[in-house]
Amino acid sequence: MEDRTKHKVEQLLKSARLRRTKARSDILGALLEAHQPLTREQISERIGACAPNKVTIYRAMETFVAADIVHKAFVQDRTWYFELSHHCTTDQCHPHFSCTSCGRTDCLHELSIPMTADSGGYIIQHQRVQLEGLCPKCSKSA
Amino acid sequence: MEDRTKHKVEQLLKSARLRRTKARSDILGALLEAHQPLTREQISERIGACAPNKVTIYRAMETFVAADIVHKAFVQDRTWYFELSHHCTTDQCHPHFSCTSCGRTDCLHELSIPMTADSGGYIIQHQRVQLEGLCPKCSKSA
DNA sequence: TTTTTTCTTGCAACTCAGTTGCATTTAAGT
DNA sequence: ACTTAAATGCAACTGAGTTGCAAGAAAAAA
Repeated sequence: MEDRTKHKVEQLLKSARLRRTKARSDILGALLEAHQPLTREQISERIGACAPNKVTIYRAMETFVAADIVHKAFVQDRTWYFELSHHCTTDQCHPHFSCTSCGRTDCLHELSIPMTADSGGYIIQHQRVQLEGLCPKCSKSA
Repeated sequence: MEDRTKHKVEQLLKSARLRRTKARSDILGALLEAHQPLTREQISERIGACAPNKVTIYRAMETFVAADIVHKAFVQDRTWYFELSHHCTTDQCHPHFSCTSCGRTDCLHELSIPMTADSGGYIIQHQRVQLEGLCPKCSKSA
């Protein structure tokens, strides 16, 4: 893990008033350096041989989500993808695009989905937008 | 099952050129009369004692989704909710709202999410919008 | 620093929605 | 009615995520 990452991780944990442990640092570090949503298994792989137990990772994610450090970005094949929430506001996360051809998923930070403020008494606290189709590469080669 | 429902079911299967079987009719009937997304288990419950095997239901759903009769509306607690796609266009389904307080999920047919046509080379074939927050009832009592 | 307390971790066993293989049945075309 | 291709049921399986509990590690108190 890079020093810059390590520092950011420390800051994140401190500002959220969470205990600094090796497991949590490694997990946050993996997410920070990934720049894309990761599954529990992908987090383990990125940390490597000394990765914490999967239960620990799931429990850390639960804690991070409660502390608004991490978002549950989307589900694919019954599996959650997690990502740092630094690009999201509290109530609105960026859309995610999954290519039906190559299977890759991209974060569309630049594409904002305007939302009707008044929606008949519903108070929207969180929105999740999942898009499916062909990514630029696959649509060209098709 | 009402006669009107039975007739609609027959028509749906016929127009999709799918074999008319008891299982498929019962499943589509349940979805038609529900007017809301249902899980596999809820479909079984609504059909009752003579409900088809769960494998049959899953395989029927697969077929229906491929034939564009049914949508996979959203996932909640690792479980898919299915609904008839008659209120959806091919590429855009209505948003679904889940109340974090009472747990109910509503279809927001009237709330349309405008979508940017040009999104940098991405060809959007399908969009799924999940909203979370407080429903009218819960926001009043809070 | 040492002690105490509280939170975190690992392990093993579990849960449960959804899937797979295969034998049997059934719808639809001839 | 006969044939064939597709649909169904059953049992066993898969795999992401969960739970209970004992052991270990931070932070707080002494």
